[in-house]
Amino acid sequence: MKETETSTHRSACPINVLLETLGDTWSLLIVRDMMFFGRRTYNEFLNAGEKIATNILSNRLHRLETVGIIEKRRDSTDARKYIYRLTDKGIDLAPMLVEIILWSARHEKTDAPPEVIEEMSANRDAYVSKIRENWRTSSQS
Amino acid sequence: MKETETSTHRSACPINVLLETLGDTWSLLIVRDMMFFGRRTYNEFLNAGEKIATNILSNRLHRLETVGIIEKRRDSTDARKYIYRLTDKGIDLAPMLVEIILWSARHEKTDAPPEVIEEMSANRDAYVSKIRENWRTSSQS
DNA sequence: CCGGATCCGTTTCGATACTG
DNA sequence: CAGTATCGAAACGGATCCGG
Repeated sequence: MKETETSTHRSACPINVLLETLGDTWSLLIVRDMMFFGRRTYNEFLNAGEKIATNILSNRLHRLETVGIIEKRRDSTDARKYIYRLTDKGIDLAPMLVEIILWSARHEKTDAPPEVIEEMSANRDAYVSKIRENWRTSSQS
Repeated sequence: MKETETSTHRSACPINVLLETLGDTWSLLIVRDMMFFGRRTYNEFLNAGEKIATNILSNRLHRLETVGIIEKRRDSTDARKYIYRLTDKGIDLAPMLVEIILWSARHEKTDAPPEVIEEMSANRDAYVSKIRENWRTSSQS
C-alpha cells in the first residue's frame, strides 16, 4: 500500500478544505476533463494530452470518489468498462472553474477561445447554468 | 540550489495556467492571508496558524512576486521589515476565492461564519467589490 | 529582533514495467 | 480495461545559521 489517503488535518478554513480535496496537480484537471470535455473513462483521462501516470490517475479517481466529487459505475452497454461521472457536489465546482478560467484569461496567455471567454464573462451565472443543464441531459446514458 | 523555479510547461489551458502559479499547498493560503486577514509581513505569515516552514514561505513569496501576484516593499516606518502586498492581478483572484469559500461552505463543514457566507452568497459581485475597496483604502499606508 | 539561506531526513509524487 | 509494484525524483519541514 503506497498511494493511500492522506488525511492531513489542517484547519476548517474553507480554502484549506478545498485544498485538501483538490489541492494537487491532477484532481482539478480530471474535473475539468469531465465537465468541459465530457471525458468519462480511465483511458479517456489517460490519453487526454496531459500524460498523467496510471498510478496517479487511479489514486486520484479513488480520492475524488471518496470525497464525493465523482462516482463510478459500470457501463450499461459494455460491462468491462467503468464510467466516472461528476456528482452534484462535483458539478457545483463549475462557478469556481469559471472564475479560474476568467482570471487566467485576463492575466495570462491561454488557449481558451476568446468568444467562450466573452460569453463566460458577460454572464457567468447563465454560463454555469448551461454547464449544469448540459450535464443533466448528457449523463442520462 | 534546491528551492528554485519549476517551469513545468504543460498546456496553455486556463486551469493549467493557474495550477502552475498557485497549484501547491501554500501559495493560495498566503493569498488568502493577505486578502482576508490583512497579513503583510514574513512573520505574520509564519505565525498564521498553519505553520509553514521558513524556507517554503520564503520560496513561495518569491514565486508569487515573480508571477506578479504580490509585490514587496520596505516598511516605511521600520526599515528592517518588508511589506508584501497583493498586486491588481492578485486582488483579482477575489472572485475565485469567493467561489471556493462558497463551495466549501455548501459541501463541507467549515469554520466560516454563516453570516459571511450568507452575504457572499446573496451578492457575490458586491462582496468582491467590497474586498477590492477595502484593499485600496488599506494599502495606502 | 527581522527576513531569509542552507543542510538534511522524511514524505509524497510520478514514469515505467507489469498484472488480473 | 483498469489498475498495482517498483523505485528514483522532487517537495516538504525542522533545525540551524547568517547578514543587517
